Amino acid sequence: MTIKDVAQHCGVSVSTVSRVLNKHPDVSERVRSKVMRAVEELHYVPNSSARDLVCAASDAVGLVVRGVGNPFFLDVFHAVESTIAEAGYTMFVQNIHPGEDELRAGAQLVRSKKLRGLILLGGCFDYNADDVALLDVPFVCCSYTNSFGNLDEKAYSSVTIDDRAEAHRAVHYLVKNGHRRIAVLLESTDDRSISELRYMGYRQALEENGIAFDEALVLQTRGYGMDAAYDAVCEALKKELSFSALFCISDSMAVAAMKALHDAGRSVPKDCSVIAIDGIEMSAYSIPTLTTLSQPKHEMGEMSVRLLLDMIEGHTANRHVVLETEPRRGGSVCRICD
Amino acid sequence: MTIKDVAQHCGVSVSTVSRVLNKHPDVSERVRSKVMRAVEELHYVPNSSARDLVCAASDAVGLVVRGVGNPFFLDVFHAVESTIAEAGYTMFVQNIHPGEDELRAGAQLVRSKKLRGLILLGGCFDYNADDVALLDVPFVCCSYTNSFGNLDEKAYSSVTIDDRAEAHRAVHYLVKNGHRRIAVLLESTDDRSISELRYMGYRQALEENGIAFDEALVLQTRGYGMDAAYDAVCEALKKELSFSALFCISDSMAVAAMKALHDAGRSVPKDCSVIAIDGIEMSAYSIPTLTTLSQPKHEMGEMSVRLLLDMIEGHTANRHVVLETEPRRGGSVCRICD
DNA sequence: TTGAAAGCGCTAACAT
DNA sequence: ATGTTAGCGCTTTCAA
Repeated sequence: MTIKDVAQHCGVSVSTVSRVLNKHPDVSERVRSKVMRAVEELHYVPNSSARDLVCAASDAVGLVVRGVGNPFFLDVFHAVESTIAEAGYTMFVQNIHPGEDELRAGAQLVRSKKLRGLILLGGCFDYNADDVALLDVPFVCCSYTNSFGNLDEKAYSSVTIDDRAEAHRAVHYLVKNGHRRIAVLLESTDDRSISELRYMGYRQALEENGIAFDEALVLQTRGYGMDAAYDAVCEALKKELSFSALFCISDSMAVAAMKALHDAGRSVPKDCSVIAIDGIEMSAYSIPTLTTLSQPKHEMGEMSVRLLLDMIEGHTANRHVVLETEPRRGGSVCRICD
Repeated sequence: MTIKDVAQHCGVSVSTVSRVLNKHPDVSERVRSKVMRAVEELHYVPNSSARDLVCAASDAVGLVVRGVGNPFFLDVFHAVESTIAEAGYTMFVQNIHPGEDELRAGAQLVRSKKLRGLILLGGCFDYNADDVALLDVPFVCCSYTNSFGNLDEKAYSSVTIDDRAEAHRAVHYLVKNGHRRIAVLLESTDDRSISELRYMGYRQALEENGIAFDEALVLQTRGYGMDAAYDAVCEALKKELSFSALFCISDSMAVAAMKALHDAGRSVPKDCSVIAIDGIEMSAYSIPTLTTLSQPKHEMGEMSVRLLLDMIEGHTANRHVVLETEPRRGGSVCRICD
């Protein structure tokens, strides 16, 4: 069932059918309705591959997400989506797995949909020049930047928070509240990614406050999931590890950590304070509400789109924007006096 | 940058490049490596639209999800994904918005990617024959079925739980624990969808147990979100509405409800028991752990794929599978003695 | 082992 | 207002 079948069915040419389908103005009402009826009757559905192939560059941009389902990404995603729509552009989304190559996926999307630009939501922190050469349109890295690579700053745009500084801020907040035995919950101290960056902030905050680093207080999980976080905290508690506060590299891990503390008979925040970075919806409904540094998710999405469209429309240069988190004071941190 | 450019760059024909790219056996090693090098150097990325257009029907099936980010769908999604991969098929995913037409979206996907079948994850409960005529491949509705439409059972497959019966079961469980003043938290009593079905189960359970229905105990929210659920419960509590138990149509709404109860000074389950249906990850980490009827998410995904592949490969008929939930005993329900 | 050429379904000039 | 036709980038016969 192709456009040709529809044309034959109506006794018109394929271009006429195409015109009707694309709402071109100069088609007689008689023909238009005849075609529409045929389309209905025959249950004709256009082949978008064929359409994409022939169409000139559209006003479309792409979004490659490394794991929708990540609640943090989801919020940014929605912001990107609505901002793009407001600007009169359309958007194509592609979800990829951790482990998949977001640049290659993006490049394919750009090629097949003739996109004008690309936003990458969650990706590697260590690109090099060859990796990004695949992309022949402007692109912006949203929520991450090239912290561990050697990519030229002028070759890409990014919108992030300063992960290291924000982690520092979170830990510093605990110190200001009298905590000295501060544990950290993370996936890895050297993943060349967000975990490592936030760990660096943790270390720095300890150092600046004259707190000796204790390896035992680094609670390493086997993944970013809640289950892994829960297990890691349980294990630490079983070992009678003593700490008065816990800095978690993500909200969801913090929620699981609070549950683990609770299940072990420790009250949050009385027996142990908990702080994190992210500010996802779920942690606003935990008991107690999680104290966290909330990422400006909406702003990040919006800003990413703005940078991209500026480049597309104004041919401006690549830029790097660093946003700040917004502290959300929950009930999971309390003052300690010793 | 097309296959033609690569061909010219190497001084070979496009068909040779195509062969190399598609790993055809009969290409000389010399030419193969020459082409590969050119592909690298030129950063050539194939245009998948062009490829899809020309390729014959693949071993690919589609998955249309109404809102990834819905944590329930996310789990099913993963199950579908891995099952399809195991079977040696590939999968194309398309996320759509509530409000968008999943059948049309599915039909387009099928057309452009030449899919062999389709799985719809979350869709309307009231199709009619004309709607599904767009689809010329077998399809299975996952997590919903045609409860409110007049579609012929033989025209489609489905994998679901019995929403009405499970809601009945949840409420009945509360009754068995001594509760009589049981409120329900839902989005709508007549949305021709999941909310309505679960509401029917609630009503039925009350009736069967000789409990008079009290309209005041129907807590209606302005949406499926946690914020809406929180607000609705807060409002009910402000009105001094008295109930000893609350049945929520979803886990996420239940978590928000527990928070609202907590913030109003009511202890769960001592002052109010809470039960729900879904069994998402988050509610396992709430305090207390939510008591819920957990949907067999993995099984649902797996079964959907199995039904689909059976139809594709064995040309078997459409089937309808109803699975049962698995009660997850948390700490949010307690016995009442009065 | 390689190249030439047809054609997938569609849109957009260009004719009429 | 409508039809004819030339590709879009690719795979795949068919010949050489």
